[in-house]
Amino acid sequence: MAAPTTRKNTGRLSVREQTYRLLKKKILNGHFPPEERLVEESLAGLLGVSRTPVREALHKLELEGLVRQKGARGFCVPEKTAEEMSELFEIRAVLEGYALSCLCRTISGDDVRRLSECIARAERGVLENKLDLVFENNTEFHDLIYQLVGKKRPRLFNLIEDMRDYILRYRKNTLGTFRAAKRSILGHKKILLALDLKDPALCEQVMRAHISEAEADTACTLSAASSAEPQQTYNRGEQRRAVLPPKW
Amino acid sequence: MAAPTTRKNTGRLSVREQTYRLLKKKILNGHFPPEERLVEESLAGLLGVSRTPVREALHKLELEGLVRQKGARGFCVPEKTAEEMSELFEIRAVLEGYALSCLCRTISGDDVRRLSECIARAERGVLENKLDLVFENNTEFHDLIYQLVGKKRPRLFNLIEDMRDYILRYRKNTLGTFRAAKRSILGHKKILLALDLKDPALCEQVMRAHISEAEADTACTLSAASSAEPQQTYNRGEQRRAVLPPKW
DNA sequence: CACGCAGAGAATGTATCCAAAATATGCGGT
DNA sequence: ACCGCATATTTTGGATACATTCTCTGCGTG
Repeated sequence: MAAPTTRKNTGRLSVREQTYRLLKKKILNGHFPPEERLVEESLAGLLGVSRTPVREALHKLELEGLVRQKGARGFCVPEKTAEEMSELFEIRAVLEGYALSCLCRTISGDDVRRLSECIARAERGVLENKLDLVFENNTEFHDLIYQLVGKKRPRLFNLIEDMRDYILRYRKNTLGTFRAAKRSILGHKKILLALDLKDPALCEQVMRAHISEAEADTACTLSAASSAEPQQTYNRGEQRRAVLPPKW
Repeated sequence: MAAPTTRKNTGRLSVREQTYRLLKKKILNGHFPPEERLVEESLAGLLGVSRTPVREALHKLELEGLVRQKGARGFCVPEKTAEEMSELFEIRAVLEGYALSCLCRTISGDDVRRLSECIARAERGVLENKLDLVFENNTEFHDLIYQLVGKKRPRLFNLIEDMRDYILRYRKNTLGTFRAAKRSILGHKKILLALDLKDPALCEQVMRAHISEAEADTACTLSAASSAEPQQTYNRGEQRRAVLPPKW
């Protein structure tokens, strides 16, 4: 019972929600070694809360497939597998491809322009050898798209967000190589073209191809990045930070 | 505290799991009027459990979008909307279309034969004017397909199952009209043909069209089927029954 | 030496308890 | 008579306590 009973939640979120998000983030970041038992009480102690929010979080995460029951007792983070990674990318490709095809019917010229500006800035980043600028604008490109999709199709939007989250577990949070950066920009250009042509089928095809490329650029990380870090203590303040945005 | 403290779970499932499933089933069946406050203690009393499993169930259901927070206090089942129904069908069409396209690369002649037998039996049902026979075999047709998909793609399979569940809320659990039955069988024939041709693109197209038809056949129910039933008492035994299988 | 059973310990499942927050209610003032 | 503030009630949030079950270990026996 590290935390006092009476506490105005650090900001505005319930302890339950904070616990859920933090645990999810930690899992996605690979802070828990796969197959290792996640003991409610230890986690509770680690987070400075009681077992109750931890349990609720674990059960919600089970629903999402981020933890699974270990035998009859307790939970653990499942092993990373190439099959699961591949499946997640596949699903994501399908969903985002469809989302783009929906978007192309309704997108405004204004939005197209903003997207193309993102691409231009990213290209400038390549020329000036600033990979972080590329990364930043690639992210903005996608955020813009999903923002537009989310307006009319909240369910689809949520599903896509979930998939992007789950993939984080398999993916380093960087743009990777210079070559990948250029390939990504080229993909974005094709996406913009398909959007501008208002061709739904082309949109699907182009987006799927783009995500397949992303998958290929990610594949290598699986064997390299082992997950264990000593899961040391962390302060409550960190809980406020959201999961880092996805990136290509 | 209706239930005694010591109880071997009616069968093998935890009370938590039973509560979650039963609540979900009741929501999908429309037993709770939309926008009506779901009070934890009332539900707990209704189910003969304590508040704890009810709370966990409600929060899991929130994650799935089956309940939402009512203001700052408590949950309610969200209103049915044509937009949501449409979106659910769309997502389902996309996912199942993709699943079928995956399946067509690996399906065995044996499985194709079994599928075609389902169709044959359903057609016999039409000729003999036995709609339940049609219904039964249509269901088996789909179950067979998803069983095959689930083997290699558990995530995709779960997603599809979820979508089918969510759609139950909008759909009467019958085959509807005679005309719809015939149309459904025709759709299945096309699906089988696409599978047999091992044409992924055709598979996607055909499955999407099939589900669109299902959506069209469902659309009318929205305004007609009001959800309220007096949510009367139910015995524990009912909890063991799974959500009714989907149907076309 | 190995296998199995029994008991102890540890971790989860469930219920209850206490506190906080919001809404409803009632009283008083203008 | 109406509006506003204060209080009471209801309901959720979070923690703890208790019962249950699973596992691990150690001892005894074959």
